[in-house]
Amino acid sequence: MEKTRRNDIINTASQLFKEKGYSAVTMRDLATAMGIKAASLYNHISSKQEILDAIIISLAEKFIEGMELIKNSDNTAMEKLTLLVALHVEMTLQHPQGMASLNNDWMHLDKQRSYYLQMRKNYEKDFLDIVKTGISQGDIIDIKPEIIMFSILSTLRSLYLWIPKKEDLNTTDLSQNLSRVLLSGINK
Amino acid sequence: MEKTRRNDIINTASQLFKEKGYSAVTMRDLATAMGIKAASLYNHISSKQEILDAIIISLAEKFIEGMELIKNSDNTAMEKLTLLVALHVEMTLQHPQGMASLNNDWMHLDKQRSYYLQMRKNYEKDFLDIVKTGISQGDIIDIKPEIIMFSILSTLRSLYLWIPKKEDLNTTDLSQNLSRVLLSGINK
DNA sequence: TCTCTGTACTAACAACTGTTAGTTAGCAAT
DNA sequence: ATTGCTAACTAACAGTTGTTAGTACAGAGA
Repeated sequence: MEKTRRNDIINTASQLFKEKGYSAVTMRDLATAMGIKAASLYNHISSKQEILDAIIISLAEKFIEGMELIKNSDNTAMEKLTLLVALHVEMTLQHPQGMASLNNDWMHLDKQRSYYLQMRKNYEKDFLDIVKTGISQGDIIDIKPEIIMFSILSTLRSLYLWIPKKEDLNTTDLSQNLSRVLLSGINK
Repeated sequence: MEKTRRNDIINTASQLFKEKGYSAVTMRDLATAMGIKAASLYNHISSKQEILDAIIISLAEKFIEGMELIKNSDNTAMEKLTLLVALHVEMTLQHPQGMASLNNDWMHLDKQRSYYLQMRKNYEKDFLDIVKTGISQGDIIDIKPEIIMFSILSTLRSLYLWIPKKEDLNTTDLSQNLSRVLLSGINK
């Protein structure tokens, strides 16, 4: 992503959206954070809505791409789940603020809302299929696959809340530990 | 909770807050959902802020009570974790909408904000202590306890997003399946 | 019958919202 | 030197926000 004024604004907005949510952040808040006046923002973006669209849609598309690669790869179901953990960890480390909007502010999308929801639906379908494959091949316990997916995905989607606090963890370590906990459980 | 007009309002507000978040719900939205005018709300509540306070604080206090009981009980760490899973499942089934505010709108608390944060901090400390005990007693794998807690707690805190969609699950079933997945892992 | 209580209404407020119009200044390229 | 682009500004708009004041009415208890 090029270093433009527009991207500065979007990044600053991401931070504010993470702290207070899209609706509670005003264009004047955003302008103040940028050190300029609200009207000046409109030299670079055309609406508040557009900022949210830019944040959420680009992230969602990256997840779709990641999923595409993983699901078409030549791996077992369990290996694919491990790769999905890594995908979420990397995405969260690279876009910690944007992940908050993706999780909490998608309902404030307007024209892009249905596109987002379609992507989300597809992602969860692919995820579920991987779990189901794992079950039918005997690698994963035979519990309702929705519960298994929900359990893993909830943790992965909440990563943005925890990762910024823990700077003593590198990507690989976190990925490995998380995979271990999520996939193999916590009991000896 | 008695069936009063005030509680009607708070319950309706919970639903709206879940759908759009506290900031995006106006008093006129809430009034329309109640079938009255915005000004009429003020016969029963004194401010929008008060509604959020009522929703979040009462839930947070219930969690503190639940944790108090569990941590002081005569159980192993793993048993305590199972009880915590059950606590979250029950709370989410009883207050599905309120859980959304508890998770997403606590930052819009005003005077009660620090009280809430203190409760949250205490809850997580107790949770972490249970995990640490499990590790030192050899029942839980020796991974950073923060990661273990984060993983379990993220799933439990996201329950409100999934439970309303799944009416084919009773409390006990869900509790048991979740405990199994969260504590023993998903692989055979 | 009178009064109190609960619950609703209309009208209005001051502040805040996203956004537009019109302008200005610096800087790079022609 | 002139042009055009980038990025900032002030001023203002129409609509929305939470909230208050004042009023009305129906039912319950005295």
